[in-house]
Amino acid sequence: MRKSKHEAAKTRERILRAAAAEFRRKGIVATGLSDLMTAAGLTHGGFYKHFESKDQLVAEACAEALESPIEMMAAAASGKTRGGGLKAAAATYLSTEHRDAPADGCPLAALGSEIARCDGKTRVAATEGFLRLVDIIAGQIGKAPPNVARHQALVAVSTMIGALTMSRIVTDPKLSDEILHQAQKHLTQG
Amino acid sequence: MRKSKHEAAKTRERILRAAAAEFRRKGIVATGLSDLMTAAGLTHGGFYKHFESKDQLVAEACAEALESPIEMMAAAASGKTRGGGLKAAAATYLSTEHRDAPADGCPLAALGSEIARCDGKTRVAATEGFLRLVDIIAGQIGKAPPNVARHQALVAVSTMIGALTMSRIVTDPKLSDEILHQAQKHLTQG
DNA sequence: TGTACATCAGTGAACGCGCGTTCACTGATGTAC
DNA sequence: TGTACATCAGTGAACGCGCGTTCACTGATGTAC
Repeated sequence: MRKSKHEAAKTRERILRAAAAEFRRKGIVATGLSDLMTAAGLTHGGFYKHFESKDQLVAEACAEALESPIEMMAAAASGKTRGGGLKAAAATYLSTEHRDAPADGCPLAALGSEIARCDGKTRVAATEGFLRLVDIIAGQIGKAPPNVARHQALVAVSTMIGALTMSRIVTDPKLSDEILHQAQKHLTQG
Repeated sequence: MRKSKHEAAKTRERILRAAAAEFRRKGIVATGLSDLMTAAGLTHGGFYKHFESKDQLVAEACAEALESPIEMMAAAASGKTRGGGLKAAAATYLSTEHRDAPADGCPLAALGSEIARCDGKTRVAATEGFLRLVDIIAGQIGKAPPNVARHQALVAVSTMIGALTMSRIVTDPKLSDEILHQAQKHLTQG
């Protein structure tokens, strides 16, 4: 049954991707390793050939998942004038599409309160991803010295995460849209 | 073993309070009913004499927990001039004390991403609490027509929730303080 | 290059454990006469 | 007001289930000669 190194590496990647999606969809604690391995096309016993523990998988899946908003924001901002870049990034992050597809979106919004209770490795990964998002936004704030731009970006990213989270909690669809729209407007004009 | 109606009502209240604290401390999914009942000084079998299911308890505990930030913000804002009220409310919500005591703080920050996956009752409770927070903040924004103030408050509360959540995720204590401080500064001047 | 052997990816059963929920039971409380 | 009985808060054992983790095993892959 042994697989080639290349096959094994692809398997590991498949588990990681399944985890990154399932955690964001159902939550970290609520997602079992068995379901994850089935989603990756394997039986659950093989998990420990690739990862030391669930905690280690969580940390790596968190890092993997953070690539999604980073790519999303970087792509939206690229090739825009500075003000336009911030506007485009906010519009993408705060879109109804992002809200309605948590499994492919930002883990800080989909898993924020759970990540706060995770072990150090996961929180380090989340911190690094957050700082990369902050850097992308800071780079789009032209009219300010770099450390002021960084401070503004710290708040802007926090606003996006809070607004997206609340837009998913709220039961009134009109209110949900309103939260996203007003946050976007605020970030664009601020 | 039967207890008087008054005793039974006090027991129910004890379970609810234990749940509101433990959920915020450990997360909803990660908190078992057994631990909760023990924390309330009972054996786990009696739970269903007071609540229909864990889901129902979650909804009621969420509503109960929301009283904490509502009271916190209302108290901070009361008796202040309008600008001062917003400043005081933001300073309290975004304090290191609030960050370091999630079990007594805002459930939207402590449980946000989990609440987004809860059933309708819980999300309705969260929505109502959120709107009460928005109203308190909107009442502190003087220099704008009511619906503009409400829009600004929607964003302000989202910013507070996002910033508090991120301040708990981040592993660098300096960065954590910085997030709280910059968000507070932003809300105060904005 | 071909052969012998060690490695190890993946399987599937099993570990102990805690989960949410149910249930028969106890005995004090509340009610009806 | 006093007595007889129904109610029901709380107990503690048990339900089936899924959890994270371990393990003996299989057999193709990788390695050493």
